[in-house]
Amino acid sequence: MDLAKEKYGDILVVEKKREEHHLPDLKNVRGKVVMRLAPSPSGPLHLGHSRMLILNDEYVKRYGGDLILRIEDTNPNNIYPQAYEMIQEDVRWLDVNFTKFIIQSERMEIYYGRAKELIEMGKAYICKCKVEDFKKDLIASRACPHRDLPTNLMLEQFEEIVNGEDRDISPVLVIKTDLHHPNPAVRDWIAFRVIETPHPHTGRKYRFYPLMNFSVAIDDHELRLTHVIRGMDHLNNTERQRYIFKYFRWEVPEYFHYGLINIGDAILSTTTMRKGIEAGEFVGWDDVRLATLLALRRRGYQKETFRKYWIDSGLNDVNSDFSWEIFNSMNRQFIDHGADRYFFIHNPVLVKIEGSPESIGKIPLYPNEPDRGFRQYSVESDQEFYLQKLDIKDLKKGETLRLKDLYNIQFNGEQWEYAGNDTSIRRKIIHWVKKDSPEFEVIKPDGTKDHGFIEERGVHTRGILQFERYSFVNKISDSYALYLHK
RNA sequence: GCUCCAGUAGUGUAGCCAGGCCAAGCAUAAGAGGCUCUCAAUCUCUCGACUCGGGUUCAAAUCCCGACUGGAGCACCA
Repeated sequence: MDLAKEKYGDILVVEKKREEHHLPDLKNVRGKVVMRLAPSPSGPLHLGHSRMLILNDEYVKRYGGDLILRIEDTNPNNIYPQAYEMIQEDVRWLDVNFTKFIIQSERMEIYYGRAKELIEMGKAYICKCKVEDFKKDLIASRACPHRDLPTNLMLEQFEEIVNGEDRDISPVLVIKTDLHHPNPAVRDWIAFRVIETPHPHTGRKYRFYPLMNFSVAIDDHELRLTHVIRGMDHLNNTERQRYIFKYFRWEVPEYFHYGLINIGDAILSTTTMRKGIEAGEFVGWDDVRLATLLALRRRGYQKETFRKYWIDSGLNDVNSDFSWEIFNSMNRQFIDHGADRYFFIHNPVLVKIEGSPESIGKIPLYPNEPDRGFRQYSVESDQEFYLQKLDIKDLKKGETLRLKDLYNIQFNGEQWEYAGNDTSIRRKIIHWVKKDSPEFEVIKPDGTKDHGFIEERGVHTRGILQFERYSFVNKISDSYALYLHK
């Protein structure tokens, strides 16, 4: 044994390391890395965001360097003002350490400066075409009438737009790429458009806002990003952004696009969530039906679960489905040991056990560790209990069950009778609560409620616990808990 | 329709770049059993996959081509 260890120790270590470092190495790492998290402040973060948070954080932790949290708020029509704060809290909760915090709306002058440079270089133009005409031209690989106007005129127009002097049609600034590019999505693309909506941060100071492809390209350079990892939905955007890097002769970050993960059975659209909350359909951003980090956290999902799940999913370039099954299983690993056991009877039926003696039920808080203590109840003779309808329906005459850690009962066709305390025979074990136990509710992820009774000793507990034979829950108050998972 | 990306068990992944050690590893689910006075935890076993067809090669999950299938994008969201 020892000999084997001595001889093959190195190999064993290598194997182990491979398991831990599930994520592949990044390409072209020279010293430290600079990476970024770039959410838009349309609402708090959700399950989908947690992936890019964790992945970026993992790499910065592996190589060392900076992780920049950059709020992409260049569309005032899509900003939820509280999100600036909420996002930072979400990120911190996941133990993602960002080292810099940047808000794009504070960087407008930088974008304007770069835009003017591009105009001067002949790589951008002000376009006043109607939307439909512009599209038609692009599809036909045809230059629009504004594309080759003199530089001076363009610069003048740019100033006019920025200063709000130009109110005729809604002009845009367009980046020249290649009108004959085989991919129509990459042909001349729009970098700025006019939005008159006041911005929560800058008010009416600006009206000509950059689109994501422009501000992202500029900032990725200005902040000296070395690696950008993001979803494959950005493949075309990367192509567009490369033009900016090319025109300025900037060094291009290493891009990596991972496959999209389809999270079914979850509400992720911030617009849908916000509307639902405003309409009173959801109680808030932490409504159990939403897949926000806030909601999942409140239900009892652990930050470690998010990290483990996303590391395990890796950077596969294949699109796939999110697996609640696996996610829940991982979460169970983190919570099981800390979760005391209690009885909750839902869909209750009151039954009297005829001929039952006075006894004491002593049930462990956590069966694998008796040291943690017990919940103890004394029951009367002919005691009445709440049992789950599901457990006692469809029973044949003469069948026996065992009330867990108490005694056996037998169905005689009409009523229930005491059936001794013999545990040598295996029979179905069910849980129970005494009559007069407190009422209790569990709110399930679909928003419906399971109503019933909780055992008395469980009433004042809080946090994650397991209702035996029911599920794990996060107990919020004396009267209700949120359903977590089996 | 056009551009691009990809196809490993029910699900999530490892392996592919540098072909052989892959009669394909792990997790989860399912089935059986052990332990247990929970349907949890824990332990053992079982089940189950390289999309298809060609090609290159002594050798293909891995390289090339095609088909099929799935996905992303297609312009003033990010």
